[in-house]
Amino acid sequence: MESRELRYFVAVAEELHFGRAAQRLGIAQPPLSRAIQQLERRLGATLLDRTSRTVTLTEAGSVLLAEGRAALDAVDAAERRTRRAALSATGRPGLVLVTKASASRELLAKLLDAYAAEPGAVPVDVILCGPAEQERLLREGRADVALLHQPFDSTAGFHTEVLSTEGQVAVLPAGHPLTVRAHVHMADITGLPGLPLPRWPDRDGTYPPGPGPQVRDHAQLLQLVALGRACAVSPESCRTQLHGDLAAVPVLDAPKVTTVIAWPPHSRSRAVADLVRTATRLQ
Amino acid sequence: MESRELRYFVAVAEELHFGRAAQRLGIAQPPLSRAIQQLERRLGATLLDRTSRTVTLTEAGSVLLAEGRAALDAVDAAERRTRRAALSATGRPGLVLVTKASASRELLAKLLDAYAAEPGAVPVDVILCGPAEQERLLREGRADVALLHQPFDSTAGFHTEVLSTEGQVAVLPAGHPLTVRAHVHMADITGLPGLPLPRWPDRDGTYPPGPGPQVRDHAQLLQLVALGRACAVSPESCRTQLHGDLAAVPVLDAPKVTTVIAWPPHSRSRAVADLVRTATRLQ
DNA sequence: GGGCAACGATACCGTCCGGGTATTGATCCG
DNA sequence: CGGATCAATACCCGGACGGTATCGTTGCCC
Repeated sequence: MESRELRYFVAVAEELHFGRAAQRLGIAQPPLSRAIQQLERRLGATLLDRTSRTVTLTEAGSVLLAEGRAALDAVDAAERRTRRAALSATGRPGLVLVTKASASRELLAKLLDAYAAEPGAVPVDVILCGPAEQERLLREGRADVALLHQPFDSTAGFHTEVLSTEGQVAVLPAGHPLTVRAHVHMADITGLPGLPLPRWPDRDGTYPPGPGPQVRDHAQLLQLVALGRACAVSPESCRTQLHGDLAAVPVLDAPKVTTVIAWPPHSRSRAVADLVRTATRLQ
Repeated sequence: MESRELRYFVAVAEELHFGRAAQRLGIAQPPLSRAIQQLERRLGATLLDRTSRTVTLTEAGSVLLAEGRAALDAVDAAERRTRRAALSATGRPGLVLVTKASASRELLAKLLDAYAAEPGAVPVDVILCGPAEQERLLREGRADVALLHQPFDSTAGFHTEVLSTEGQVAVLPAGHPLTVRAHVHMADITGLPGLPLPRWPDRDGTYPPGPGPQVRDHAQLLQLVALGRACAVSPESCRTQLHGDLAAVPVLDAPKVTTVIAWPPHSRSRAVADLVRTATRLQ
C-alpha cells in the first residue's frame, strides 16, 4: 500500500465527504473517488458505504482509519527525524525534550544540568506544552524524548524509564479552612461548596460534561484556585510553583504520580541513550 | 514521503549495494539510483556515502533506516489488519493471539475459556512461536494480541495489562543432588559442573558467545536438561510441563516473571477490548 | 410529485513521472 | 595497464495520476 493512498483514504474517512476531502488534499474529486475505489479493490474490502448523499465508514474502514493514521504518523516521524539528524550533523539543533509546563522544574533542571556535564552532550531544546500534546509531538518525530506523568499520560508505544514517584497535594486558596489540616483525603475535597475540581480536556480536545471550570494548563488551574473558583489535586512538586495566595495540603489517598522519561522505540541515537542513562542515574 | 521511496531506501540501506537492492525490489538499478537521489534532495540530507566501489550509511541514513523500517511495518500492519477486519465481517477468522510455546498452558486455557463464554466472543486463533517472534507478528499486524513475559520480551510500542507474576524454578535432571533442596539461589546453579545455563538467541537471531548449548525454544531446553547437558531457570508455571526425569527447585533470588497481555495501540476492535477485559478479570 | 441541488461515479484526455535499455565514468584488482 | 565492477547519466516509453466535463442517483422543498 502506498502512503499516498493512505493519506487519501484518511482524508475521506475524516471528512466523510469526497468533495471536501479532495479540496483538503488539493486535488479534484474524481481522481480521489478513483483512488479510493482502487484501494478497495486492492484490499478486497469495502471501506466506505456511500450513497449519493451520505458516506459512512465500514468496520474495515474504521480499522484502516485508525491504523492508517498511525502509519502516516510513523512515516512523517521518519522524515522529520531524518531531517533533524541531517541538520544536527552540521548545525546546532541536538535533542528536543518535551514536557508539560506544569512539570517539576527541579527534576528537569537537574536532568539538563547533569546531561550537559556528560561528555559528548549535545544541545537540548526544551518544549513546554499542555498535557496530552507531548504524546503527539513524540509520535510525530518533532521531539526525541518526553517527561510524562503517569497515570495522566499514556506511555503506549514508547520506551520508558521511571524517574520518580510522588504523592499529590490539594491546592487550595490561602486561608481556606482545610489548609490548617496536616493532611486530607479525597473525600474531603470532592464537592467542596464553591470549589469544584476542574475539568481537563480529553485526548480529542473536548471537555467531559459536569461541573467545574474547564482548564487547559496548570497556570490556568492555579489562577482559578487563587481566585477561589476551584480547588485542585496536583503532584507534590508543584509546591515550588505556588505563590502566597495558594496553599497545599497532602492528600493521603490520591493516586501516586510517576514521572517517566519516554522515547520512541527504534531510537538509534546516542544522544537519546545518553540522556536516558543520565536521567535514570539521577536516582 | 512516499512509502515506495522508503522501501527503496531500506532495500539499499540493508544491501549497501544498488544492484542487489534493485534486484530484490524487482526493478533495474538506474531508477533506483535516481529514486534515492531524489529522496535525498527532498529531505535535504545525504543518506548514503557512495563511491563507485562502496556504499555506507550516513548518520541521517541510519536514522531513516530504523525509522523507515518501523514506518513500513506500520503501513503493512494497517493493510493486513484491514484485510482481516474485512474478512471477519464475512468469514470465520476472528482474533489471532500469539504466545510462546513455553507459556503457561493453564493461564491460556483459562483465558480462552473465559473469553469464549463472553457474549459477542469471536473465534480466537492461537499461534505458538519462539521467543522474540511474537513482537514481530504483533507489529506486522499478523496477530491482534500477545501474551508476553517480562523481563524476557520487550513490550515497547504496545499497550499492556499485567496478568500474573510468578517466581522462577531451577529445572534439573531428576536425581541431581540439588533436587533434594527446598530452594536454591542463583549462585548455586551458575557454574554447575557439566550443567551450564543455555544460551538464547538475541533479537537478531544470533547467539551470544560463551559456554552452554544453544537453544531456540523451551522444548529443546527441557530435552537438554533431561539429557543432563544443561540446567535452566524457568517460570514456575513450567512445572506442569515437566516429565518424570526432570525436577524443579524454586530459585529464591531469580527475577520475577510477569505475564502481560499486549496489543497494538490504535486497536479500535471490540474483540480485542473484550479479550483484554476478560484477561484482567481473571485476576 | 416534479424540479432542483448536491454529490459520487464515469468518461475522456493530457502530462509528468517511474521504469527500462544503453552507456559513461570512476575505482579497485591482478 | 587492462579488465571488471558498480553507481551515475542519457534517453526513451508507457502508464498512472490528475484535470475537465458530464452523468446518475438521491434527498429535499416548493
